[in-house]
Amino acid sequence: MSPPAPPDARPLYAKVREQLVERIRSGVWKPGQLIPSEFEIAAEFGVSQGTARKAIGALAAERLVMRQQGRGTFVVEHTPAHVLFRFFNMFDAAGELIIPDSRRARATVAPANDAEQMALQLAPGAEVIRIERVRTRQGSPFIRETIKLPQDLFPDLAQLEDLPNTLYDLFQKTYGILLVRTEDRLSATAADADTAGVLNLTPGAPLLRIERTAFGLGDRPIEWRVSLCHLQDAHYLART
Amino acid sequence: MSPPAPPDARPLYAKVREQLVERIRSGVWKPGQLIPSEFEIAAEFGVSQGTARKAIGALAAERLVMRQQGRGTFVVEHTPAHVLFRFFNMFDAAGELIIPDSRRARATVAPANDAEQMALQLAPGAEVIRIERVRTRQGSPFIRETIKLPQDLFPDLAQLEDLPNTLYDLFQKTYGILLVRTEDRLSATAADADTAGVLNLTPGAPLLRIERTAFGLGDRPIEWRVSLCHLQDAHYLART
DNA sequence: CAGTGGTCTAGACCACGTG
DNA sequence: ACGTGGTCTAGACCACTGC
Repeated sequence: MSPPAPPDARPLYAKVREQLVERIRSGVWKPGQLIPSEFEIAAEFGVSQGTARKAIGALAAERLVMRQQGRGTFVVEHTPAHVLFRFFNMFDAAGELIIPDSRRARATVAPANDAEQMALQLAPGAEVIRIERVRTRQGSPFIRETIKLPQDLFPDLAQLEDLPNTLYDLFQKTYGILLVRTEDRLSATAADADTAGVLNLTPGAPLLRIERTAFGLGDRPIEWRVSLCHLQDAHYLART
Repeated sequence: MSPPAPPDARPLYAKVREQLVERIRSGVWKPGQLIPSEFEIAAEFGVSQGTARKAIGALAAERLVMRQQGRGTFVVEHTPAHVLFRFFNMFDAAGELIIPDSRRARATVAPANDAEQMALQLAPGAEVIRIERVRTRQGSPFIRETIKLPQDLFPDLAQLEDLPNTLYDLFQKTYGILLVRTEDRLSATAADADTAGVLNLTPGAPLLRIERTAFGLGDRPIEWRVSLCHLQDAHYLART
């Protein structure tokens, strides 16, 4: 007698979660902003407080929001300090987070080549922004990296005079693009003559190569980055 | 008038969780075994089904158990395939998991040196098992590694004739030690003459160096491992 | 003190896997 | 058909924050 299962068989809390994600994505709720309480969200969507709680809990697990007992729930804000802590996984021998500086950033725009089109899942003919920069640690260069971004998501970024040291907070604050996940592929490589010159090394010196793809909401690839790192007494930390 | 907060102010579900962890640690519940249902656990501890559910959910989040709708909840079983999938993070250019072989394993027992004592948090004078081995990929050597274990946790392991390719399932099945977390510190280094000979390389070739600490229940360090990897067209994958 | 997230309960029904 | 985990509700109280 019962009708066939309706096509939208997902749990209620998942649908509520999706609506909340959309509010963050679209900027209705801005970085750092207090969102409504569990009871208000429950009332608005016509669900119980427990279901609203589970939806918000899912957002917290994805680190799209931060909950604070007694205060409320806030949209995550990618400040430079937060971005370094969460996405920059380099530590020195004492286990302290390395704070890099950025130098000589240069941005250009060009049609994507095959590798870029593949990595960023772009349509044929789409343009990319290419950024080359050197990062320094206590004044001396230790990372050379190239960053590729889909041009359409970051209008006029290539025209900026000075790119900030941490890009991900710029992505969120200026372009409304929130990164949620990264995949880093690590290997070792020998410094070529050019890189050796930039990093002040002898050619052939071993470098840690990190190829990163960073994903935004909906698992869309946002950034493709290749970093060549000379880590004197330091390391990349991968947990779990 | 109300008495000061009792010293055991932890949530109920956390106390239940702890008791469940103890059953796994002590071997009352064995690898792969079906544990009681939520209702049975709730009844046994005198809590509601929701609280038992939250305790079991915490175990599932730590990957100590696996839940299967309609079947039940099972203690995680570290089979070789599971161990590779969860703890071996090497992938080839096509994104396929690399399946390594193991060769020439050699185990010895000795008093811990300072580095080993520090890394494994051992008491002064404690002994360690040292394992040296070479791992091969399609027949050719590509990883040389040394593994250190606290001797008291693994009685007679050093006397085993043949060590298996994957050690972590041996840890769980034979010694009742379940690994829950790893920390990998990655850097690049140049092959010394000895390592170059073992891995069939020219001295100075760049190698990926992975220093791993693996932790068991209660966050006790169980294993300290240094791997030197020659990853031809392959990489170590770190997510998030 | 009011308001928030965090815990806990009791009960209902659903979706899934097995016998 | 049965038992499991998964979802959902309604209501209560606790712990923390800020006024």
